Amino acid sequence: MLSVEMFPGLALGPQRIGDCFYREAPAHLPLFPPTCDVSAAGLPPRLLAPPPVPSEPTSKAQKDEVKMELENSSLWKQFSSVGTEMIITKKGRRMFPGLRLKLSGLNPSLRYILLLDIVPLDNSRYRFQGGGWQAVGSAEARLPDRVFIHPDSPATGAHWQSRTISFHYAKLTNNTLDTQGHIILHSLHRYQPRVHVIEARDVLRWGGGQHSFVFPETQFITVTAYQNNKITELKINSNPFAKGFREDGMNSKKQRDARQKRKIAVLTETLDIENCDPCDSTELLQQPSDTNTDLQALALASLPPLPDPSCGFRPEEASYPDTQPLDLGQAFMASQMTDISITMANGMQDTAGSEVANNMIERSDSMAEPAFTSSFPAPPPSSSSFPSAPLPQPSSSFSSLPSSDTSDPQPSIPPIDYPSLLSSSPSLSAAATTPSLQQTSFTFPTPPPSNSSSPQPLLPSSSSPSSNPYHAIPETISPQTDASFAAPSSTCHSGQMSAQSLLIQPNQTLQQEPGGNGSPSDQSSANLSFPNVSPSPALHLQNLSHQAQPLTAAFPPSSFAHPSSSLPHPSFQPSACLASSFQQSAGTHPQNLPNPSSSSSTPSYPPVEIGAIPQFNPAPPYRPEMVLHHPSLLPQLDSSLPSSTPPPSLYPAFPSYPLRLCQDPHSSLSIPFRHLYRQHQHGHPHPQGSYLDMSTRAVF
DNA sequence: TCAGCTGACACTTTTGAAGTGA
DNA sequence: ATCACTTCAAAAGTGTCAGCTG
Repeated sequence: MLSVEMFPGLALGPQRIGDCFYREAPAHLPLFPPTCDVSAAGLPPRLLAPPPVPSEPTSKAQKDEVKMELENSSLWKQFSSVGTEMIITKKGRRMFPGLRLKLSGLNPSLRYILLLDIVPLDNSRYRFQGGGWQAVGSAEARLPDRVFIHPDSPATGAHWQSRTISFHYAKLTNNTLDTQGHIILHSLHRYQPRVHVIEARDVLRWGGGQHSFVFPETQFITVTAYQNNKITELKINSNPFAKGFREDGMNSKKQRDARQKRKIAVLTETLDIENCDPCDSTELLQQPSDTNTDLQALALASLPPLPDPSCGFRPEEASYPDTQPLDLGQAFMASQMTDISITMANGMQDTAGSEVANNMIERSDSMAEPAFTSSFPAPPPSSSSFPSAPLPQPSSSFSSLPSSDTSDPQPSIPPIDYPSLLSSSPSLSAAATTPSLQQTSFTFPTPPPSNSSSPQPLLPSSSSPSSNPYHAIPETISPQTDASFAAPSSTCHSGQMSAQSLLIQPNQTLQQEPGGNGSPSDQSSANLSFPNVSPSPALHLQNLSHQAQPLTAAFPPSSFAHPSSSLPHPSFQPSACLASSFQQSAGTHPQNLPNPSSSSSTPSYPPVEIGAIPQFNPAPPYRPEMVLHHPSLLPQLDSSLPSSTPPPSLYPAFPSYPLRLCQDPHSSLSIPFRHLYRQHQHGHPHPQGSYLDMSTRAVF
């Protein structure tokens, strides 16, 4: 099956390094230098050179230009300076801040898929102690990795570059049995989000380019409840949904206290009424004072409805403190008055619009936190923050993920060393310590209403080579397939239609094992699940399945097992086993064969694509086999790294976590894509996109 | 005993359907 | 009939808190 492995920055292959060092970046926008430089220094010369891609010169050039910028970098830095915490819940919680990115350097006419994955930064578990985060033990075994596919994917470079790319729909969960396709993480562990840009010829094939980006300031520690008050304040003041918790909000501490008092007051009043409801009657008040109180008391005890002889509330009899009722009432009134005053004041000051921004500014000012200043890299003196992550240069614009390099020169702050993801150099060395086999599942949410124009149609239209041939097709192709993917093991045999059919890489080259750490356990197989895209009338599942079938035949059963050779990250090497089949298929359907060498260089798509979808064109379906031969793919990232010569790192290396799209040779491609449509078929629409767990089960 | 997790809560924002008018 | 705009209710996203669990 198609496999894609993503390794931490450290594990980046030559091309990554090339991206890091050779892609020109504006002088004012330094790339993430520290780490890159450091790593570079320690890397063998050959790694520093741009990846030789003779067959795809243009592709390389293009690759070098690809740049990603973290648009809300300043916000991230504010959090990072304090020690970013991300709430994870059973049902899934969005990240805040979210990843807002700007992409440039893409070929406007080529299609790309954007992926988000989150990898552990180290093998430690943390605890918030003494105002800071301390490593208190070893990390829990890694859970199956999942990758969030941006809802707009695949879309043209023009699409991605014309707007801010947001991954705010991605959710984090600590539910290891999550069936929603959310990214599963362990609480109290440190993670680093990564964004991958993958060129895709169409939904069925990988393109030739791939780029990974890491923004150190986006590192975070997962929690089920905020530990650091500063983080809480920042979140409340930055997140619109938490506006109610601001001082001027209706859910502020003050208001909550007021409500609490109100409740108590109401309860008290209720009790009061219950105890002396009839007290309204003046007659009761006029009752003879000499009434036998003992009898009354007895009567009250036995008959609650009976009016209290005293016809009044007796504090001493109430369940509340003696003076509570009165005090509560006064306090309530006082709080209300105060609230009203505050509200009025705020209302006068409040101006529509920039509310959040203003709040942020206010917060920053009020907090007077050094960390909030522009000197982001400098960790706040405050002990409350967890080890500051290696901070990038002020600029958040990065080229492709630098490989190992990532060690951040900046000194980590006690109490714990804050290993930078980037720093983990081919730390793959650490990979050996990876707890368990990793599986990465791609979740392809149904595209939520995009703030921007709808994603480019996946399939090119045959009408014009330059223009998108597929625009006639509904916004998203919904290859609704139901193929279920068996969780790929190290051998990469997932039963379902794999991502392979979705993302095929022509001429994928076999991945090389990264330097020495590769233990089979490190391997992670990624399952690519495609969301159910809105059912596209034009799309025929049958076709898809048909297209996939050839692939099945092409895959020898176990040949795809990730070589667990000495290499740390056995990689999937389809070419060897599939070459023959590929050639055959190519001969059969020449038009469908992508030209690897020209893939990235030419803006146009292979003329055949539309034909791949019968509905649109009777032309022969695309032949997935080709993908396997595609040279450049995520998996290659680490392959070239020398196993024996990891770059020096200022931080402890952590295991590399490969992301792998794996097509199981055993998978029955006859049922490809079937699960992709399962959602609609089963009527489980997901508000923000449907998720499909490629590993073993269809989500939704 | 306590750290960590869970679910309910109240609030806010977002989303989409329904209604209205040009 | 179509389109643009407004209104409204439901859904979803927040942090907080009390209670539960191991």
